[in-house]
Amino acid sequence: MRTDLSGVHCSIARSMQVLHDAWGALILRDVFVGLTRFDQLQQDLGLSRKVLAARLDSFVVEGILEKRAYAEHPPRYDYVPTAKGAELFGVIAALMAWGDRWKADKAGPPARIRHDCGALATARVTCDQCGEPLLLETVATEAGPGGRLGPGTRMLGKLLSQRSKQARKTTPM
Amino acid sequence: MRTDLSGVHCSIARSMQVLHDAWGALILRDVFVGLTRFDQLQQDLGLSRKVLAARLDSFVVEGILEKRAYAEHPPRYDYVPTAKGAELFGVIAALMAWGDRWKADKAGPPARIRHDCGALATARVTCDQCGEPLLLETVATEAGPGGRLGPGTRMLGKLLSQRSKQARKTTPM
DNA sequence: CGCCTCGGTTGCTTTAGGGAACGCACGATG
DNA sequence: CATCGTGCGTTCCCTAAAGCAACCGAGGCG
Repeated sequence: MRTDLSGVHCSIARSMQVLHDAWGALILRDVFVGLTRFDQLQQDLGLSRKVLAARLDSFVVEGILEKRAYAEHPPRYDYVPTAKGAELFGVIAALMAWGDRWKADKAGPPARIRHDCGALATARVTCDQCGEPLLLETVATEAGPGGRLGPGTRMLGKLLSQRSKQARKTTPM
Repeated sequence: MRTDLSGVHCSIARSMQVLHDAWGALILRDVFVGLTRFDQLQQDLGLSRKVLAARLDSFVVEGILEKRAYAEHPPRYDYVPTAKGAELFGVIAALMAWGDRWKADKAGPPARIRHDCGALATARVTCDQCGEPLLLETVATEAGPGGRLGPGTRMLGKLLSQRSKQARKTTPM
């Protein structure tokens, strides 16, 4: 059985649990771009209808997507992102930026993001306080208020609480 | 057989292929924080040794992590991030930010990021050109130079090239 | 020598994904 | 009216991958 990570006390685990796998990310990408119907998605992605149905259901249950009826008799739905789902766009954009940078074809990226500022945008993950890029070399991880131990964070909790007592100049790594 | 997405012409698919699943993200998180040995990781995450070995191997092959010997006879390694791997920190941070916002416990987030600017940082995905947040409502997706069709982007390509001919004011959605 | 630790590997069982066919409610077509 | 086509799933069978636990080999320690 696949380990259930939903109870794990880690936001990363929980986010990934929602996204589920590569298909989940690709479905969201398509929905963000405007492919919102079952068959459109199935044909575009080429994944099995079974998995598509399962992912869409789980997205609806999670509150990431919403079914919007565009016909009754028979009931037919568009799947559109909720506010919660729309905020996953940042994650998708970050994935896309990394892939463009490190896994691109010679031909260049297959798609581009045009920002309202007029420029072709590349996603950059920044610190919300100072606006500077959030790089591994410029951060230190500390234990947070909800930092109890448990599967998924067994020794990490100890390590982090030790570390936050030390001088914080030395970045982890 | 699991569909091989490595040939899919989409940076998101390729990035997710590298991350693989929730375990992949959690392993990277631990490595970024300083848990770099096999048994440390296995005990912290509680995942099966088999899967851990497989993920670490794939990360090394992908050039995300590097084995650094800390003992010979018997050979023992730390797994440390390469430059390519370190840049995935942005993706992890974005996942963490979303999880903190939408899936947090009442207790608060289990861990926090201290940025070099001194503040506790929340990751924000921004446009690298203007610095403003990159939100779904403020972007439009266009076909890129390498945008040929194929599994994973069958009708998306058509949709995007149509759309870039239209007025770009209407966001997708 | 016996025992512990680290870093895996192997075998067995369970589960989830792929592929393809089926179902079903409707509308359009011949 | 019979049949076709479309939209949206659901079901069946098969294989690949995850979980669990045991095992293994090189070395250190008492």
